[in-house]
Order: sequence, then C-alpha cells, then structure tokens
Amino acid sequence: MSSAPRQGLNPRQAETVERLLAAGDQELREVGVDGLTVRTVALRAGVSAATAYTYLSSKNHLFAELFLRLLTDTDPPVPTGKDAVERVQSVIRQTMGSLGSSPELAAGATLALLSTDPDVARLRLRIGAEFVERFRGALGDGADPVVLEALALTFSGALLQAGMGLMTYTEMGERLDAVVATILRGNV
Amino acid sequence: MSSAPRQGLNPRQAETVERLLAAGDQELREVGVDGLTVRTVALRAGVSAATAYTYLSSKNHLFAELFLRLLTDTDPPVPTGKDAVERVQSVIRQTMGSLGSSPELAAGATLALLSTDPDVARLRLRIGAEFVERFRGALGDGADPVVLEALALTFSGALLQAGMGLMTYTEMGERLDAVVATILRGNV
DNA sequence: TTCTAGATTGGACAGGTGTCCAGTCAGGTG
DNA sequence: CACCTGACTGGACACCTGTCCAATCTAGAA
Repeated sequence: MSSAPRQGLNPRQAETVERLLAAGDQELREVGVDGLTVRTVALRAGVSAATAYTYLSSKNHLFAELFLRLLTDTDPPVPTGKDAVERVQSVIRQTMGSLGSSPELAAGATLALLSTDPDVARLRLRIGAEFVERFRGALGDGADPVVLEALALTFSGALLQAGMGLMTYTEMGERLDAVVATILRGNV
Repeated sequence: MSSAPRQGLNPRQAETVERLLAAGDQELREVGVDGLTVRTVALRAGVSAATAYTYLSSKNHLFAELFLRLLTDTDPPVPTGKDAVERVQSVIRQTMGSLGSSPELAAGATLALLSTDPDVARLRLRIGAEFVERFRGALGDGADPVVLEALALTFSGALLQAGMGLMTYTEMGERLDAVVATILRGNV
C-alpha cells in the first residue's frame, strides 16, 4: 500500500483507510475472496466495523480500490518491440504478469468491478481508462478508436476468463499474443 | 418457459422446476436483480424455500438457467449477408437483440455466470459454446480458431459492458459492427 | 383400498451484509 | 488547561443466503 488517491481526508482518516486497505490485502491473500468479510478486515485493521463502512461502501468497493492500487502502484508497462503488434503484446503480457502476482485480488476485483455500487462504478471507469491508455501508449497517439475498443473489449473478456480460473493470468497473457496479432492484422 | 433441459426428473419434479423458473422470470422483471430473493421466487411459485433449494443450488444458478433458456428458446440467429463480416455482424445483432428483450435477465445472468458454483460453471460452458457455435455458423467451418477466440472474448466483454447499463444491448450490437469489421479485416 | 417411496414442508440455524445511533475518545484551538 | 469537534466504537437491527431435518403429504404399486 502506498499511493493515496483518496480526496478530502485528513491525516488521521487517511491513516485509517490505509490500514483498512492493507488489512484487506493481507486478508485476501490468507483466506481468499470468499473467506474475507468486512468485519474480519476491520478487526485486522484494528478498527470497528462501523468505521470500515464509513470508508468502504461495500466489500466490492474494497476489492475495486485494492485493484486500482495494484495497477497504479506497479511501474507502468513499457511497450517494447519493433512494431505495433509486438508493442501491444508486450504491454498485455506485462499487465497480465502483474495481475498474476496477486491472482486472488485480480479475480476478486474483476467480479467486484461489475457491482452497481456507485463507488465501484467510479473506480471501474478509472480502471477501464487505465487499460485503454496502456493500449494507446503501445499503438501511438493516432490509434484507431475502433481498434482500441476491440482491444479493450477483448482484454476485459480475457480478464474474466482468467479470473474464473481456467488458466493463469500469465498463460492468458501468452494466449492473447495470437489474438492481438489477429485483431491488429490489416489494422496496423 | 418451455424447453426442459433437466435430466432425471420425474414429471412432478419437472413441473416444480418449471414453476420455479417461470416465477423467477416474472420476479426478475418486476423487482429486478437486486430485489429478487430465492424465497420470494419460491413463494411466487407456490413452493417452499427448501424445495427451491432442492432444484436450484443458488440464486446465480437460477439466473444462469433462465439465461440459457432465453438463448435456446429463441430461434437461433440466421447469418445473412454477402461476406463473413456481414454474416457475423448479423448474428451478433440478432443475439444482442434477443438479449435486449430481457435486459434485467441478461444483465443479472451475465454476473451470475461468473459464480464459482459448480452448477453455474456447467451452464457457463454450455452458454459459451453456444456463442462460439453461432460465430462458427457465420464464418463457416474452416474458421480460424484464433479469430473465433477473438470474437468470443470481445463478445463476452461486450455483454458485460451492456450489462452494466452504459448502453442498451441493441446499441451494443450496433457498436460491435465496427469492431467486428476491424477484427475480421485481414482475417477473412 | 392400503402401502410406501419419494416429494414437499416449515421452521430453525449459522453466518454474512449494510445501516444506524447514542456514547466515548483524542488532538488542535483558544 | 479546559474545551469542543469530528473520528471512532459497540452493539442492535433488518434482511439475505444456504443448510438441515423431522414431519407430512401424494401418487402409483400391490
């Protein structure tokens, strides 16, 4: 836990939020998505359940917040390779790789992000935008918006697939190599 | 409600399941995904909660079952158009169109299908296969498996997007026209 | 018609979610 | 140093999910 994207919190509140998020992260690794309850997270953070709910509107909100941090606390992926295809592939592999380092979180958050909770909806937009930016970074600024949309939809589908455990995030990243090559063929 | 894909049920049980599914469908339309509870569905079906849980392992299972029926009770889409692109586009628009006739169900089921419940996992595979078959029907039997995978991932991403209410299923269907054209370009 | 296997019931149970509120505590201000 | 505002607490609340089981129906076999 490091970056603190929360607005309008005084130092004491910020500290509480940090403790909650750190506890959530720990708890998630130890007991998994299903075993985690808001109250055990609060307990681990040394805070009452009521306090947890002042900062986290739901369990889904907790997951979404952790996921955003997982994405933004990691170094942003660097597109490498000689053409657009290789650059997009490298970005996707790097992104999948960092998600693969916290598979429980990634899987839990993927589901959580689908919640109708307004706090989650906000984060969902932020996260979606982050992915699109990564693809734009790989394709360059003149990127065809339709290509970006195709990549974004494909990627979200892939996230789900991986989240359901049929294959690891890393494996999915490799599998997407062929898919990306196909999508970009004729659209460089 | 009509088709009865359940195995090994005697007529009495089949009747009970039918009533439950019909009640679930109704309830979903009236109170929405969040308002629906297994017990109100059971009540509406004139059956006890215990009985409902005998046939439906969870609320997610109910949604998944209803979604499969929504897909398979409708006439299968007929690919029309002079080339592969148009044929795939037409299949997607028809599919999105029939989902659009029950948006609450489609949205609820899209989420439900992500559950780890084994009964849901079975239905998820069936449903995923159904979509792939539809694309294969549009592309012809020699279809490149990678293209099929790209379409499937994109389509599942699109279902989620539509399920989250940013646009209707019909609008998403139209929007996918451009995406499909882009994906297939160079891959006819 | 009587029997009986199997479907159904009601109601309790353990556990989770998210909400609420009166009361307590702590740190910066005057 | 006493004060007061805002963060935090604890515990109750309503409601949901899924599970369980002894008791009760019910339709077809004998």
